[in-house]
Amino acid sequence: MARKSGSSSEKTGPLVRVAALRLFARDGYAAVPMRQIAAEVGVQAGALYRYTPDKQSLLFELMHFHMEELLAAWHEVRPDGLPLDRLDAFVRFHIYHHMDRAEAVFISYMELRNLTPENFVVIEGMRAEYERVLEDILVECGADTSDKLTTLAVLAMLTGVNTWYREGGRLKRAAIAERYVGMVRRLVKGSP
Amino acid sequence: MARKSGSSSEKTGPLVRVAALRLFARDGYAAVPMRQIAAEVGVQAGALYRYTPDKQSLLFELMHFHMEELLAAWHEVRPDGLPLDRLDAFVRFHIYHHMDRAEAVFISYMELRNLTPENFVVIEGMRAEYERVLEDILVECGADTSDKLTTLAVLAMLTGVNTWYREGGRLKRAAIAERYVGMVRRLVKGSP
DNA sequence: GTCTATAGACAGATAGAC
DNA sequence: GTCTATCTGTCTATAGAC
Repeated sequence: MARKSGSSSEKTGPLVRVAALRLFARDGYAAVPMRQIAAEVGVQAGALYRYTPDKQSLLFELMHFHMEELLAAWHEVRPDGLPLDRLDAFVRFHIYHHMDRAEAVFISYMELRNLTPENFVVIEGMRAEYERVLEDILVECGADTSDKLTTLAVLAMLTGVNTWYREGGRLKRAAIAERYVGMVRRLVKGSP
Repeated sequence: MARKSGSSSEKTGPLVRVAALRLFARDGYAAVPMRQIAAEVGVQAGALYRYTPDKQSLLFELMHFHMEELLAAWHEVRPDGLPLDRLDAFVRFHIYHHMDRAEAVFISYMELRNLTPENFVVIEGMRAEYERVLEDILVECGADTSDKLTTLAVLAMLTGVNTWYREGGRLKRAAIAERYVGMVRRLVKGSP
């Protein structure tokens, strides 16, 4: 604890990212001025550039962190057992993980086109890696994986939860997850 | 045909909408300057304001036209027959209709937050009307419609096609549609 | 009906004081 | 580490010539 305690440098950085996450999700990257992020944090616009080289880097950092966290969280959970049980586990994992990160999820697929080409390929690669997690499970379940169609259909269905789910709604998290488990099971079964 | 033939006023208006549709879909509403739309059409920026009062109206008009066309097209097709056959027909209708209008579909759910509040409620109402089309069919199919969850899951799955489908791809349109018909049938059956 | 020119607001990013 | 001040560029929208 040799650090000076009066400094707020270790607080402002994270606050900038939290504010940017919230505002980018609500209004869209292109529509949010740096000045607005600064106001949310409680500093002037110039101060932001101590914590990010530019606006683009701020967006990329948010998306990159989200994808890394997603892949790491799955790696942690990675279930054993029968293929169909692992499919159930994936559905629950995906839904819970995304429910807890509505803003980051929203940004990560709405703001893809606002990434520079170099940043885009990085995020797109991580997205493909996550898709393959599900695809591998579907293969072992004996689903039709002659193409990526089943994988993409299931992922679109699951991620769609984010467009309407709000905390404190009528349906409990677990009830929603179990309904999706059932739908995905039926969708996959007998498909080949 | 008493009109003067030298006038291009009947051409430029549609060209503006076509250009805006293309550019909004590719780069996002907030990221596209009016000057760029003008350049695409082949006129100067000031000339655009003969065809739209402002940029917001241009976005609203595109989305409103898309939703009206969607509802009108379904009204035209509205199939008879057994509930499950009508479900199949809805799946085919949705997929074909959306494949033919990738840009308008993309805009209509990506740019919702760039509408003014008054314009938003209009589009949101039309979207709800379309959702009810599917919900009514699902009710008659005996699916679990105690909540909107099945409806939203199916719609998310179907609309997700637009994120990866490109004309001239490996899979033919009909092959894709029939695969989705199968998935939706299985997903729905035995769910209550 | 389209042009040029511009008003007026606001953007991202930087410099230098404290 | 944050401030104020500002550079430089771009934006939407309008005015008036042709």
